[in-house]
Amino acid sequence: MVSISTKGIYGVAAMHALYKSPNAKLMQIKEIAAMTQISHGYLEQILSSLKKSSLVVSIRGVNGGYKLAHDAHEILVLDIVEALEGKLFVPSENVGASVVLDSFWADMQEQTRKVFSVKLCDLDKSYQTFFYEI
Amino acid sequence: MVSISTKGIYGVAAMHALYKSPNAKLMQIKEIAAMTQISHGYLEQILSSLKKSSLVVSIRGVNGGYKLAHDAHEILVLDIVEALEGKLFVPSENVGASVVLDSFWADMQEQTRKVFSVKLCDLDKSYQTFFYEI
DNA sequence: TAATACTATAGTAAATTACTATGGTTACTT
DNA sequence: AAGTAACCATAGTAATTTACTATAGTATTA
Repeated sequence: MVSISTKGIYGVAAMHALYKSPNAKLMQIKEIAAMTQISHGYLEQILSSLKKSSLVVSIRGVNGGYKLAHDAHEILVLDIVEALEGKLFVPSENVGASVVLDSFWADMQEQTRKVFSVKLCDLDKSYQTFFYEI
Repeated sequence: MVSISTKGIYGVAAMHALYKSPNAKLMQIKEIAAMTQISHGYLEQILSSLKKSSLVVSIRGVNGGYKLAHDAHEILVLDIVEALEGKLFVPSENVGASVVLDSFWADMQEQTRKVFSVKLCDLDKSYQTFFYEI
């Protein structure tokens, strides 16, 4: 089954929570955890990966927490997912020996990555669309 | 890591071989296996699944083999992949509780499935494009 | 300096993947 | 009518991945 793992979904949920934080206020892990229903420990790991990829910044100590490292219009869902799961949709090497199929899969990969190139600030829009179109 | 499994890639390769068979001649498993480098036993399983999904038809006995069940312009890569791996990119249920994110992922799924809705007869075109555009 | 935050690493049960192996059953050809 | 070569079905398995939990820190600040 082709699917994105929960880790990527969690990551997007966490980033979305940070994006929605009023006045871009720092959010503590336990706040994000409560909001997203992700366990504290697992969320720690996820945020750590996101930090390594420079998607969030953290501040230590009492009243510390996390916030987005960049503006939400500079962050793509693709960045978040790839920070947590590696490059999206890598076609396996050495499968078959057809140049035609190789280009085909490379093309699919590129297009799939385009689909995931949604800006964090536009993430709510599919809900809006969904809402108004019916 | 998000990726399509080799099973789906093999399935597309096998279907492509059948599509390319001169005069839509029946192809035996061992011919397809030789062409695609897939092991005989595994290919049997894959073709069996494709048959169950009515993507190929088989003829038994000496000089038997497989051929496409429909015209190549009626078969989508999505059909092949989903026959072998289940529905593409199912967003996990119960992850988070946000209606906004639910619609977002549903939207992503729909768009990803669109990317994979390439007709078998158009599969070579990405190679052409690739070739001419450079 | 105590408390609360972040950091790092190890471990693990369950599920999935990518097959191989085995033993059929069917049907065409001679 | 019989042998051969094809298809069909199911079971098993090693390796990998997933989705966490657990543990033991280190850093910062009220």
